[in-house]
Amino acid sequence: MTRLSDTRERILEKATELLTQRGFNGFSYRDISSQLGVRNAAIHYHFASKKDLALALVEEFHRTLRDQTSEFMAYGGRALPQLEGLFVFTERQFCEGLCICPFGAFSVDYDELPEPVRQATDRFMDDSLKWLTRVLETGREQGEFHFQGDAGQRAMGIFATLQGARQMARIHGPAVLGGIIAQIRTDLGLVD
Amino acid sequence: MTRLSDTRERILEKATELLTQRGFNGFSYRDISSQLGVRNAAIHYHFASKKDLALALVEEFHRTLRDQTSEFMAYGGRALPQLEGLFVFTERQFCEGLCICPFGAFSVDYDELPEPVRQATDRFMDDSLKWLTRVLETGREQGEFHFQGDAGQRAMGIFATLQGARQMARIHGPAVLGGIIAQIRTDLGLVD
DNA sequence: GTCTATAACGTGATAGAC
DNA sequence: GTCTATCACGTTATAGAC
Repeated sequence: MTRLSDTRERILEKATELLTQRGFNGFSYRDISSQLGVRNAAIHYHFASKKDLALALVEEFHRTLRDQTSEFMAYGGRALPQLEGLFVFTERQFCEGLCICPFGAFSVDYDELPEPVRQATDRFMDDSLKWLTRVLETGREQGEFHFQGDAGQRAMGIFATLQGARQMARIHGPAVLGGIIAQIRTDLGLVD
Repeated sequence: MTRLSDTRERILEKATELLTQRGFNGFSYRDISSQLGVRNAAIHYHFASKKDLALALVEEFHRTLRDQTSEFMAYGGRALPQLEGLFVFTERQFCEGLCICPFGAFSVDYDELPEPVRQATDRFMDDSLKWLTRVLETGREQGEFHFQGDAGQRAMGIFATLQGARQMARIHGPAVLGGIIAQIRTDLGLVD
């Protein structure tokens, strides 16, 4: 655990938590430093400006996505476990205090974000969509899923639903998330 | 137009716009005052604190909902036009610059909101859900919609999807919103 | 009801010692 | 890499004249 630049990781972790609980404009360097027991300047050493922190966060999420999807891939080409992996991942994040989707948070501040952060966000979304689209297509071909229309559209719709569900679950209670995920399953022709 | 306290209405309108474009922590009294050509203190006259402004915003949305749904009701008990009214309303708001759903914005800052605002938010969501649930139930009974499962769950899912869609449309382009709405129609057994 | 002026504070950010 | 100390600025909010 005491590897080089452990502080950097801890800052990113705390910042992720704060981002998903208050939005990007809802937390300050002071929030991070006080909760971490480091000083203001230490954060600025690792992330010169808050925009740099935003960029690092997006890139961190992208790395997580890559790890997760390659882990999902391990299920021998079957699509269903990959989709279920996404659901589990979403619910686990919610339970671990990452209330809303990080990109739900960033979407609020989108037109204030500097260009590099936007581009990183776009890359992340493209990759996510490509992955889920492929999962849906594969699953439909293999008879695991049953749905009408374009798989890419369907993937977009599922991400939108999950993002919205996470936000509504925060207001209306955790049960909402599970309920809406069950409904996505239904709409894909999966029986519970 | 020059009715008493016109300024109050203008502040609310501008605040709504800013809220849905930047989130509640993303705009200041100065943003409102400069864009409206009034002074800081004038806003404080109408809304003593920013929390009062938040509360007024939520109550304003609630009024809009009541107006809209009672307008929808005018369609002689048929459910489909009421649902289509919701879709049109959502797309029109988006096009008019109210990028994301106001409650998508508030959900980000939810645990910083003072209790009265939360309660108003809960009331709004309850009413919205009741209305859409009834529309879905009625429509299913009358053979307008075809879907499985609980209508209340389905209503929750549709709101979550619309909220997420509006946020993704902001990042990924306006076409996303229409595409996802089309998919909701499909999942309700409606043919385009 | 709106203004000017200002208070009190939190913010992101930097300089320089260690 | 982390610290102390500090800056310049934006924020919400208030007092008091008009």
